[in-house]
Amino acid sequence: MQISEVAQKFGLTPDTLRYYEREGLIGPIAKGENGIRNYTESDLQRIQFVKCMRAAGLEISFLKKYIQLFDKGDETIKERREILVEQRKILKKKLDDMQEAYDRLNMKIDLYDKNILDKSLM
Amino acid sequence: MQISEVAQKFGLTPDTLRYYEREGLIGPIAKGENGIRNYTESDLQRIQFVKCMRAAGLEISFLKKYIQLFDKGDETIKERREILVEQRKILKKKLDDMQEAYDRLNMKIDLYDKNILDKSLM
DNA sequence: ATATCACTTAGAGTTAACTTTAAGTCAATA
DNA sequence: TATTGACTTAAAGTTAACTCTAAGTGATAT
Repeated sequence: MQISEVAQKFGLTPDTLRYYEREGLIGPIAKGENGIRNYTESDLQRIQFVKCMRAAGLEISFLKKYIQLFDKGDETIKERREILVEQRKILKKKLDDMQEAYDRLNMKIDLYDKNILDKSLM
Repeated sequence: MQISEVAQKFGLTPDTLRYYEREGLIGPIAKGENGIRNYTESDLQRIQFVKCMRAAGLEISFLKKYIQLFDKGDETIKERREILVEQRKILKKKLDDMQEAYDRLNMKIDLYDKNILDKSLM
């Protein structure tokens, strides 16, 4: 599969896919005679993983590290688990923060709907 | 209350508080004879609102707009409600994305714990 | 054959949200 | 009285994550 089709599929741009590859998050993607990238099924799986984690705000630097460890093999399992746990903790905190803001927005909109607006409070 | 105490209270830096004020998210904060900011209770309430929304990733530009409308008075109620609803939608999408990544991390860590690791999958 | 189109590269530019710097004021302490 | 520490300003610098530019290649449509 060529880059623009992959980009389309995941809602990314070709630039972003090349950028992820440069950063070592995916690939290196095999290229044909013409020098054009040809994404395999396993490339797509990694992109899907990266996309999911990036959408949740996990940093490129973490993903890079994790993927490097992954590619190193079984002796990195313990370290991989540790950084996953660390990221999960960070993510949990963010989820809680966002849930709080979400609840607050909901309450606020509710007050707007019921026309009970406290002029002093945001 | 002085800037560093406020910063402390909210886990922000004085720099960030001055930055928020410059951007019109809070204040302008009243200053004493010496030119030093003195935060009132109502300033603190706004900071708390801004902090909550920023922690959830809402953009400065949105907060600025909302606060401007708020300060304009009742004729902006409808518009305010609309942008709150818009932000809620954006936030919901992010929450869902993050929940997905969180679940995935959990599953992954679980597999690490049970020593069932598929070498082909991240 | 010429134009269009998707791809390639290296490297420069952009954006949001801070964060730091430099230069200065003022009150309290050694 | 000199220094320390908290504050002030305007403006420049930083960081992450893209995003764009310029220059080029190669296959296909007119």
